[in-house]
Amino acid sequence: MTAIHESPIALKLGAFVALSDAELSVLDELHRRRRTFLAGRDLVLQGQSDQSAYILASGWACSYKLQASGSRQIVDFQVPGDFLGLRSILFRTADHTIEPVTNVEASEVHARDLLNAFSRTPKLATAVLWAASRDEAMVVEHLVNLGRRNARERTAHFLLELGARLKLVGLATNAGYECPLSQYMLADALGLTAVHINRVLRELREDGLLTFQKGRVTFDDFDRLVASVDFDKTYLDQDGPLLR
Amino acid sequence: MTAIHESPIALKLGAFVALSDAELSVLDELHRRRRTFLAGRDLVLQGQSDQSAYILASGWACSYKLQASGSRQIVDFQVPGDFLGLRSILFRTADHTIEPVTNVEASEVHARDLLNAFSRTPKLATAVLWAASRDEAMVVEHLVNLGRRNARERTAHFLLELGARLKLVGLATNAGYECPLSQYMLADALGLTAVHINRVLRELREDGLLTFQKGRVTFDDFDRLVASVDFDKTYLDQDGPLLR
DNA sequence: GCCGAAAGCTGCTCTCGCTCAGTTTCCTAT
DNA sequence: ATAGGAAACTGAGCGAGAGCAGCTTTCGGC
Repeated sequence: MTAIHESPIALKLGAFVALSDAELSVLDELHRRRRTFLAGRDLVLQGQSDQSAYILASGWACSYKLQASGSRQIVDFQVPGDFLGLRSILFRTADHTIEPVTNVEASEVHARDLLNAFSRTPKLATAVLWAASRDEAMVVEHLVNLGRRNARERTAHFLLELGARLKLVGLATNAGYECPLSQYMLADALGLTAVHINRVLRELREDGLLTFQKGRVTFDDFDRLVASVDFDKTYLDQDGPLLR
Repeated sequence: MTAIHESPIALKLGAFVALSDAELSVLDELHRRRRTFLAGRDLVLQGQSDQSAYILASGWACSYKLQASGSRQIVDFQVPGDFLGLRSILFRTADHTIEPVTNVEASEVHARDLLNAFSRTPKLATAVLWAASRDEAMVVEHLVNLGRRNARERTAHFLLELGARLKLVGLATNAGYECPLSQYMLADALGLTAVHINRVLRELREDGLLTFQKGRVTFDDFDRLVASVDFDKTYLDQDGPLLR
């Protein structure tokens, strides 16, 4: 197993606050209860109570709400370093389902342990609250995405956001990243149909902007892509790196 | 001034936890720094730092994100009893603008006072965190609204949600409520144009479901309306009333 | 190496919601 | 009373994206 300071969560939180050895070791303790989950088997279920939270170590997950009509809206994808169901440990009932997209390695975190860790290392608490606030900012940005951007901008913006998030944990560059999502999942996240996503991806490819193929996103012209959809990633960085 | 236990915030939190006199008086102290804000003058500005939070006592506000293109997406409206900018006191920079829709009375709350109140009355902390979680659940529901519902369902769902929220603070019944929103604001919240909102409202009126006119929402057939848009308000109630 | 399922891809038609270009109503200031 | 401005409302035309139907490629299991 890799050292804690190379773990995705440490990389991510470290981009926001400088973590001392003491804080890293507390983080390490939270990582003890390591579990593996299989793709497609629900991890947190809408309506269920007393769930644990998890820190995602490897693999991708997604959280979604199901409609009575059968259609689903994916609220967000989670990538390594992200929390799963942080809210559902503060509150009794989960209001959405979390499902692994790939096989997933995650550390179970009990409310007690987390609060305990907070009281010992306030800086860690700040960092985790920052992460929670960032998650909320992303949901808000997805709302803007659905409400005010067309299919093309929406798709490009979303794939750029994922890239920025993955870059933080060392899983992407401006060249691109490995992406296990199907076009169906992308459609459920972007409020579009898979058929239409397919056409939009073709357009983006033909325009030399990005290629979504064979489990990989390739930014063929990163700068032009960013400019063409007006992607402003400050909502992901919040205050910029290195508090204090 | 009315007694604290009749204030919107006490009514709202009281629906979730039973508040003792001691807790009510702590809540009362948070209400000391009462301010008045004029409609249309920004209260919290996107990108600004070190903002205060507020508890809304009377009037309506809205929070939105502005696009480079000029269009805006309203993330949510705030009604009496709601917090404004709770997140921006935990974190340095606001990622959205908050603007009073009407003239507004609100109590300024400093981070210090809030955290101090939490340590004295843990039950109040639970209640406030519940409120924050409920706000997030609403944003998620708005996401589903934009992603997976058509204009008619979207509009009806949104007005039903507002009704449910206002009922909690005694400002609505199943018959309807006073609503200071213009059709333009409704459009910006629902990702539609004002023109189309207008047509949808006419349809809903002609179908005898609801009337949106002269600053008032009237539910002409509440039950049929709820059924027709599959409105499930559990995300607003979370665990139901009266913890402990 | 073959089979079946899932994912990816394409063409055609239709409709929901946007755009543009107004008119009408109401509200406020003079 | 009246002008001016916002909000509400209407009609005609158009286009982005949905729905449907079918084809092709990829990939895991035997």
